[in-house]
Amino acid sequence: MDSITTLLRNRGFKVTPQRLAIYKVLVNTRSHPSAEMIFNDLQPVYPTMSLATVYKTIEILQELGLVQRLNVGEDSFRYDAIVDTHPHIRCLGCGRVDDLEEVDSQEFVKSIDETTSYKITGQQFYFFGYCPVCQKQKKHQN
Amino acid sequence: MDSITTLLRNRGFKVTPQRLAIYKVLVNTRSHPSAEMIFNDLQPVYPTMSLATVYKTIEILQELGLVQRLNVGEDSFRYDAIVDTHPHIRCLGCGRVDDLEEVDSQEFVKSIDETTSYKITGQQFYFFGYCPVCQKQKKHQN
DNA sequence: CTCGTTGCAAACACTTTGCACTAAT
DNA sequence: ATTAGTGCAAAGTGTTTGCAACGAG
Repeated sequence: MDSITTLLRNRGFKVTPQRLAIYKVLVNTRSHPSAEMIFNDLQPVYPTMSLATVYKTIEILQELGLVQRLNVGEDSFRYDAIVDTHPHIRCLGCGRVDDLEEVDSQEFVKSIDETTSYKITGQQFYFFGYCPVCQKQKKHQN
Repeated sequence: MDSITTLLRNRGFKVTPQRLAIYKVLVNTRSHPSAEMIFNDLQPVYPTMSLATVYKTIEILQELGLVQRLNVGEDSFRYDAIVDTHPHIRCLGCGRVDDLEEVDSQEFVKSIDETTSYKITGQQFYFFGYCPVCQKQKKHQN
């Protein structure tokens, strides 16, 4: 199996508790945390861990193809352990970022691929709106 | 007509040569420049203009709905005077950013809108790949 | 003349880097 | 024992802000 442990070792990276912990946070959440959110999550368990370690680890995880980086229009990046390309949506009320996995974007990608002179290698789809909770709280302007 | 001059005045903003020049740069290009690119463009004509003015002006232009801000996965934002939402593609070889206007994304947006519990207010589609020039120059890894 | 704007520099926020100490192999 | 990684602080980027001098209305 290709566990994170094996993947790290195969590439000459050492397996440290910090790296495992950071990856675990990403695997166990759907909240698409930023580096700082991961850092805060781990504060209770790894009080001495630094933000720099989070950034350095995330970079390795991206290299290994275990994590993808999202740019949801905020000042900071967010990270997702689901590396398959799928659309994301950010709530303009509370800032939460959700997956939009149900939808098939293949046809859309295909139509782009057929009309552009570019050779397409990847894509990111970002939606913006208001989540159910914020809709009720009228945090949105109708 | 709703020229930039009128729009500025209507909202109590003053019409300055800097503001007109910055907007003109955006209207006359398809390169989706960053703030710094705009700044560099204007250096010969407005040698004393500061980057801060570019940023402040762009913010106003966004408020007026004359410009949209793009987040193409770089460290800096890019700006587009075509405010209608359309997909963009960035060349991973040379960094150029192009429009993908030919394609209709309505159906894709509609299918998302029908499956999500969010109230969607906007979206951004970003593609990545290699432009014709970089494909020839083999700047891409096959 | 008045009040918003410019341009400079300083402040900011997020991310990256340098380096001595520590820990994985 | 070796060599890479951690954690701290400092440096880097792009962007924003404060403020005195300036210019549009």
